[in-house]
Amino acid sequence: MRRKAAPKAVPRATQDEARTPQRERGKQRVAALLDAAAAIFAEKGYEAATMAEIAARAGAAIGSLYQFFPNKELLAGTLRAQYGDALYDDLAALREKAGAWTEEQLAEGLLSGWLDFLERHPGFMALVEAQAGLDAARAADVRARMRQLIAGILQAHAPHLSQQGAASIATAVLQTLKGAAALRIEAELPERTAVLDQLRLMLQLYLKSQLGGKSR
Amino acid sequence: MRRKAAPKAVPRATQDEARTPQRERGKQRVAALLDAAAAIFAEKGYEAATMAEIAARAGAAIGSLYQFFPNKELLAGTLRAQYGDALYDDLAALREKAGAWTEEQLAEGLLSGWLDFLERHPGFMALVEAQAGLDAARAADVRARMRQLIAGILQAHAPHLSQQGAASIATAVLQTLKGAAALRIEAELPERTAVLDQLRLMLQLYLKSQLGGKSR
DNA sequence: AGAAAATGTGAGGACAAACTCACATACGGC
DNA sequence: GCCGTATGTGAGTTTGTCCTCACATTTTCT
Repeated sequence: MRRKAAPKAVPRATQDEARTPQRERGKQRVAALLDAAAAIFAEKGYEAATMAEIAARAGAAIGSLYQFFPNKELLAGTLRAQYGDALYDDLAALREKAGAWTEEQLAEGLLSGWLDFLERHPGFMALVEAQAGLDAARAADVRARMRQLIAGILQAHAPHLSQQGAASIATAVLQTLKGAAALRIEAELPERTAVLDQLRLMLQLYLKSQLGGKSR
Repeated sequence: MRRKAAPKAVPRATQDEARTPQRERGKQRVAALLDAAAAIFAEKGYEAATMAEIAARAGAAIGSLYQFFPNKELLAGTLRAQYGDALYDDLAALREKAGAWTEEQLAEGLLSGWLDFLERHPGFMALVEAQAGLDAARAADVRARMRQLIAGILQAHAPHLSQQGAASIATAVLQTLKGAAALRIEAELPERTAVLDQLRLMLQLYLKSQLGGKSR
């Protein structure tokens, strides 16, 4: 299935797939590149981030970046995949505990878990909010998957919920989380903690009203 | 104060100011250009919108666009100024009524007023969320002004609120409104109305808890 | 040591988007 | 009708960004 290698075979990323590094140095480079990409995406957004700046921030030449990631979209795609896995793990863990929690604890768990996730994965919001090009579709995918995960958590907490109901509530919860994420960027308000307290309260009241009221 | 005009004076937009049309035809053209710009900004976001596409949508040549708007940022700036005025009017009207309203009515008024505003001003969200370049600063300005207007409404409704408190609550309310705005784009969920109901409920519960409890 | 494979490099090609300009047309006042 | 001003036009310039490529360097294996 593989053509004979040309006399001087040159390893290169294929057009539609990121090349996986073979040696240790390569792995470190890829990690550095992904970190740099996440940082720049977070600072400027997907569109305004440039491949040259990402390479520079990682201390690599532009050619090295393209050695592993054949194009900008696949670089973003790799990050998105990583983020997706990490997010799934975090939310699956929440789901386990959700059944035994009160609504207050659920609100607190969702919010603090979310903020912690964003701390560890800076580029996430930028990649989820891409508005143009093929990336818009991928971003919509991620959002839809997130909705489903949250709906799952809600149903773990309140099994009597219908699919429809869980989906609607999940979307509302998601918008609140997105609001909390926006606070991280919109100026370093000295009041950020105060506003976060407000959002937490809002979530608590809402979840209590929509999921709670049950005894036990 | 004005230099003598060159033999063949050519009217042209200055580098840092939009040119105001003199004739009727010019006014219509400018209106068409702004409408087109708002539509394209709304569809693709500020960065991905191109001047050529905006001109084409307005049925004008690219040169005509630059006749009135010397650069992309000033085109966006003109829209932002229009939107700012309109928003101020809307919110000032709300502020008048807020004193006599219940928290439920206030939540409903804010939400429906906001959605109505977005309907009439499609490009608004795109211009408020600009992340890169000089536009990021302008966008932050608009957001800050919005916070203050909403804080004013809250204080009109609940005069006992401190400046700090009103500001925090206003920010939280604003994030909820932004969530409602995001729903307008993120796919045409058949459940959009259901989710809107959820957001409305969330706002009501929250405002009731933070502003209400008072008799009268 | 020597060869082969993996990784590293940065000038330059290709292309898209912002913006310019020399000239054409429409409109209003005389 | 005639002139001056406002408006209209689109090919071409400039600029910035994605991406390529021919070649250099490092690492692994024998």
